[in-house]
Amino acid sequence: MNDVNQTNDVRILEYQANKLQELIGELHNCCKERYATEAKAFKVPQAELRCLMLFEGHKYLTGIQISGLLDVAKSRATVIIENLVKKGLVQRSQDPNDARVKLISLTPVGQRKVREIEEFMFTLHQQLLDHIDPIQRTGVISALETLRSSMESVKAQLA
Amino acid sequence: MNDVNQTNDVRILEYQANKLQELIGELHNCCKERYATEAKAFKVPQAELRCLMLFEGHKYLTGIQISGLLDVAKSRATVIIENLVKKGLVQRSQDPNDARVKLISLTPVGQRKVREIEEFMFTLHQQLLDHIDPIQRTGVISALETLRSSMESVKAQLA
DNA sequence: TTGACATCGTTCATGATGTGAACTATATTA
DNA sequence: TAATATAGTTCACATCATGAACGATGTCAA
Repeated sequence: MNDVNQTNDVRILEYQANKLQELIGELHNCCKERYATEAKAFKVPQAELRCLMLFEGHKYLTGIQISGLLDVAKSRATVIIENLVKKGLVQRSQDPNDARVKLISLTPVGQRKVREIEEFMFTLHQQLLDHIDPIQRTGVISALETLRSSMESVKAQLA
Repeated sequence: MNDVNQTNDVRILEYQANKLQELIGELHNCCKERYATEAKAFKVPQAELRCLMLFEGHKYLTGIQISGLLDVAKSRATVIIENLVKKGLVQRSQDPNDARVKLISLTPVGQRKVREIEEFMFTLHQQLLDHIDPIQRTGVISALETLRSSMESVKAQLA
């Protein structure tokens, strides 16, 4: 009986691991698609869009900060910023305290764009919520939190 | 009192939508990172790795099938396949029934690689499961299923 | 104070990921 | 058999990203 239960447990674990893999993969794909659609809709490449969204709660960001927040090389940040400047969405200015650093900030046009995108994203996630039974909502959110911390543990373990 | 409750409800909805956005974003980033690590570990670019994994349960795939499954243009599939052929992981052969189509299949080396990757991914997701309290596991999985179907509904609604 | 070292941003070479149009060679079908 | 559709390739182009080298500053210790 104990043996049977153990075999059963292993099977369940296997099933759950595979299910997890499948579900996470699908969620990831869904997001990828969503980001691509979003970028197209707002006529800004994904990397530039991500950069714009960093200015929520920041008036100025430096190149290094942007490359850190976007998790890309600073050479990449330079290019992204350059493209946003060309589009008139952000502007560069000198840091009065340090001649090496350039302060990047949103132009009025950039601010408007950020607000539009924020609104779009918020609406989208509200719609997502709308499609979830109200009773399940907190459960889904706490499950995601559980999953997140579990993913972080695994990541920390690997590193 | 009713007014107070309604305001409260709106606040909760807002909070939940933002939380959902944050959590989904983090999960997505985590996956992105994981795929990148995986590709580096197995010394195969991500796109090629994804292509290899398509052969689970398929002896042969055509270029069109691959481009469909990977959700990329067929020109992209051609290049991915070409690179995998160069690396000796897959091989091309003629379809005896249709001279236009080429049947792609794993070489023995490719099969070994796929098994290795499968094993790695399975282990990873088991570790993920290990970090989740057994009592919560089914809850997390069903929450992900709920989320997935909700995402699909939203996607369908937009299109 | 000055010399060694660190930091910020830029440029460049390189590679991965991906699309769409044009093209060749085969099917299919009216 | 002529028009049309399909499979795969090639090419031009765009996006995303890294790492090395470099110039201009800033910092700090001898």
